[in-house]
Amino acid sequence: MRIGELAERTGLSTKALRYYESIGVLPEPARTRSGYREYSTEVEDVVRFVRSAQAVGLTLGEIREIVAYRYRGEVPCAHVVDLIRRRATAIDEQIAALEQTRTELRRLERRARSLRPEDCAPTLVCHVIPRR
Amino acid sequence: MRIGELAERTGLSTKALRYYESIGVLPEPARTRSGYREYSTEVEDVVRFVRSAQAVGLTLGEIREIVAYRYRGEVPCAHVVDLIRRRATAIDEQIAALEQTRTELRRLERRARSLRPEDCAPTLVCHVIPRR
DNA sequence: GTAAGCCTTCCAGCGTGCTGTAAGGTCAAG
DNA sequence: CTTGACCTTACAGCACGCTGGAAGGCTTAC
Repeated sequence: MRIGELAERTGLSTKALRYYESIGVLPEPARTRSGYREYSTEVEDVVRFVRSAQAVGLTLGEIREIVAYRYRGEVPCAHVVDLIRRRATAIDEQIAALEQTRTELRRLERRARSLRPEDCAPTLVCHVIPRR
Repeated sequence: MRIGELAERTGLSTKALRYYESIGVLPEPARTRSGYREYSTEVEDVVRFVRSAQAVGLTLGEIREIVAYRYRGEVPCAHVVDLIRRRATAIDEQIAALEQTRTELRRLERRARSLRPEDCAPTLVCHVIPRR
C-alpha cells in the first residue's frame, strides 16, 4: 500500500502521515526500489489508534510513548491508564479555570447593563472591565 | 518613566511591553533624544487594562480593538460587551467539549480495570483505547 | 516523447504570546 | 576612563499539529 492509499483509507493527509513518521508515531515503512513508501496493512490499525487517542485528548508526544511500547513488543496498558488518569485530571483543572472565567464574564455582562458609556473615564480605557 | 520602571510597576517584562507596542496594543511612546522610550503615567492604566482583559480570556487582538476605540477618542463599551458575550459563548463550547472528553476518559478508565493486558491484541496497539 | 498524476525531500509558515540572544548605544558612578 | 546597568533593534525560537510550496524523480497512458 502506498502513502496515498493509506491516506485515503484513514482519512488523513499524506502530509500528516509523513509528519507522524517524522516524530516517531508511525514506524518507518519499507521502501520500493525507487524510494516510495510501501506500507503493510497493519499500519492502518496504528493510524486509527492515533486518531482515537487524539480524540480523547492525548498529545502526539503521549501517543508516541504508547506506540513505542508496541514497537518494543511490550503491552502499554499500565502506561496508558496512567496517561488517561493524568489527562482527566488536567481536563478537570482546565474546566475549573474556564468555569471561573465564565462566571467572571457573566458577572461583567450583568454589571455592564447598569453602566452608562458617558461615565466611562478615558484613563480606564473601558469601565466594563474593572481594574484588578 | 522609562520602560524598565513601567515593567516593574506593572509586573510585566520589558519584552512584553515592547511586544504589545509592536502589535498596536500600546501606543508608541515619546522618545528621549537618545532614542529611549519615555512613557507618560497614563499608559500604566492601559497596561493594567490589558492584563485585566487577558484575565477574562480576551486575546491581544481583541484588546487591540478595544484600545483602538480609546485611541480614536471613542467609548468602546458596546464593542466590549459584544466581545464579552462572544467569549462567554466560546467558553461554554470549550467546556462542553472538555466535559465530553472527560466523560469518555472516565469511561475508559473504568473499563480498563476489567481488561487484562494479556488479552491486548498487538494490532490494536492498546485495547484500553477502543477503535472508533 | 510527453503529459498527468503519483511520489520524494526540504524548508517555511500558520497562530498565540511571548522569551532569548546578539550586537550595539547611553548614562551615571567611581 | 572604565565599569555596569540600562536602553535600542532585529532576528530566532518555543509549543502544537500540522499545511503549503518548491524542485525534482517515478510510473503509466496515450
